[in-house]
Amino acid sequence: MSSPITVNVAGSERAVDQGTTAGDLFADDKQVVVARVDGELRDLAHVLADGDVVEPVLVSESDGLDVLRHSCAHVLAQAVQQTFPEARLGIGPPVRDGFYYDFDVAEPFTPDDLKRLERAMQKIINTGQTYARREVADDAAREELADEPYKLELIGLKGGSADDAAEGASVEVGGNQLTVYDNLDRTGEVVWGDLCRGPHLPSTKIIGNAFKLMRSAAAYWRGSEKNPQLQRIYGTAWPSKDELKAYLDRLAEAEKRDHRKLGAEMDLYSFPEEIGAGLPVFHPKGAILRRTMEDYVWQRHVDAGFSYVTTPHLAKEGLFHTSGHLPYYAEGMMPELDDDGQAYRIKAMNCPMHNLIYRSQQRSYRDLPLRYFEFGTVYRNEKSGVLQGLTRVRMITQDDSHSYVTQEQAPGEIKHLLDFVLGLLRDFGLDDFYLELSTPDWTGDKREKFQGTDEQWAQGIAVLEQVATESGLELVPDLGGAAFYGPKISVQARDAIGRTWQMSTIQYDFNQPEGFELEYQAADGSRERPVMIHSAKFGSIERFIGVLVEHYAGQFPPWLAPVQVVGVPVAEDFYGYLDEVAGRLREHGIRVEVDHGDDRFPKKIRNASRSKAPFILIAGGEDRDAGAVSFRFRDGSQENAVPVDEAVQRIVTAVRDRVQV
RNA sequence: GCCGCCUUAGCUCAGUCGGCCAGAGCGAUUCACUCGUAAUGAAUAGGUCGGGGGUUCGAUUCCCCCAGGCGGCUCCA
Repeated sequence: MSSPITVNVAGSERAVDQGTTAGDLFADDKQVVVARVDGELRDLAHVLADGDVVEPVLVSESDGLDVLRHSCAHVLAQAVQQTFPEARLGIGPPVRDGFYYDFDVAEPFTPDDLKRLERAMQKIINTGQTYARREVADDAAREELADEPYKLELIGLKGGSADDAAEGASVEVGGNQLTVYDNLDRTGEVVWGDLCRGPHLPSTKIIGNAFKLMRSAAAYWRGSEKNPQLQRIYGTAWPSKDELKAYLDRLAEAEKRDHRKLGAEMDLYSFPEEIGAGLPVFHPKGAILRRTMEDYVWQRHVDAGFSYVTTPHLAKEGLFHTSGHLPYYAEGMMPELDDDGQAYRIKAMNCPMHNLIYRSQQRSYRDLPLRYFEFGTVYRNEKSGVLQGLTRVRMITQDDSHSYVTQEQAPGEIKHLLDFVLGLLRDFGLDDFYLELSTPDWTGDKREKFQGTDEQWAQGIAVLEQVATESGLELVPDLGGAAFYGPKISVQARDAIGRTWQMSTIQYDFNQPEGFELEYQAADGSRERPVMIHSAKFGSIERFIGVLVEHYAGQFPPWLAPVQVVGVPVAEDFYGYLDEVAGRLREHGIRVEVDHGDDRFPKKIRNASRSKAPFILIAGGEDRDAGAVSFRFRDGSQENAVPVDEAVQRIVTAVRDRVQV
């Protein structure tokens, strides 16, 4: 008889027999898939020691979902090696909403392969394999994994920070003790094993049928393009079939909102192949949307103390040497244009031009803060594989501003900018934000990318961090994301279906003022160097339009809608009457179209509804006799016999107040 | 830039295991219908099957190159 030990379970002391496992404590709750023992995630088979603090981890919580997905990745790997015995294993971590596993195989996986693998996985899951943890010495592991070159490489890297080895590698070889997880069938026989840190589900049964393989794609081993490409299979797994279905529904909803699709349907913009990849044209309806946005943003900038400027699209190459952009980012810029031996570049950024405006006259401390902004269209030579709709293009129109301030003014200016951009984003219907603080990564050979002294960087980061913290918004670090000339804050906005988009950036720059020898005369007569603060509010107008299309699913609030009112006469007799109403609206600047086509009335209603216009105005005999119109709204509801004066007023007010309807 | 998949009418997509005039729906045009809240009917037009090269008696179909798109990786001042 063993003597009892005492463990702390979810806050209360309990005496249990020696040899008790974490799973024994929570045996009656099927939702518990692993345990947290003294803060570390452990298998339910983990044997407890005297004094352990044990908490249950549910499959529905973040850690539990990760374990579920990671265990599912193991099932995938087992299925792959079963189906393709030559496949060598990479890594297989959980990721947002799912997992992946990388394999070295001779032939890339086909969609049919994925179906076969899914069936093989289901078989494995149904047999209810268990995951058995086994500690192995390094040498023993090397022997056991002699046929797994990638695993061997990871073993060699263990001990240091495994996340340096590859993102996700820590699930394989975190910590100092190597472990292998053996999959056992019902009889206890080992059917498969994988080097893995764990922990895992007690049984594959828990995965059930709530998983799905999503796609396969190539991925560089350990994330470096210098390494060979492995074939990555992405999958998803959920605690229940219902949750899997809900996830797939979310993906379908996102696909319905895809701005590439809606943009074509709504005739907003296109990407003619003849112009070139990543170069959009805006059709009349897209252009009016864009112009409405720009007009509003222009006015807000002026109200907030910015001075509007414009600058050319080309400059002699020397300018970008002065700014420091060349040669560091020559690859990201379009190749040089030769004009009789004089090299020109299409600009990839506006700041050098603004610096020249600053430098056009002697500046005084009394002039500061000096704020320039423009809608500056820049061109970037993006690698061909990265372009994507409007969110990643070669033509980027930035609502770009540069504030020139004294060092002392910098915190106040950054706060001013942050308040300004958040207010602007809210006006466009985005109101759920968090911030990212991008700092340089000094490790390896990256130090030289970031120009300036350690003191300058430290100061810039401190100022940004202080303002970001004071904003009260969540602040996420982004190591290595800084520009070469300084650190930045970026505003991440969540859209209507919970996706986040990087929007505004605010960058602290001490380099370019030096490069351009910018100065101002201080009160004591000395010459001082200003700090410049870059800020793009939408990042890129093109991209922001794409984000708004998806956020609103094309159903823009009236002030932004390309067509704000569609008039639908009940019959030809009422064309004239409805045209008069439309005329009244146009006098107020309302964008209105009346359907004069020869479709029948229900068809016109259908077309008007599908156009996503915020207001449909209908007029027939009853309306005309009463001097009224009828509204039909996006949700299909209607309101009849609204006097024309009132109808006009309602529409004008909705547009003016920028409300959604 | 790398890997895989894709490109047929304005749009969405059939189709051809290499062979007679390449199809449908929507959209467009024309005619008839003039209708009270999501599809009236009929007719007509519209395609060098993304571009170039090759194999073949014959290529939209097979092969190669290029462009563009999609999904990832890498990158993102």
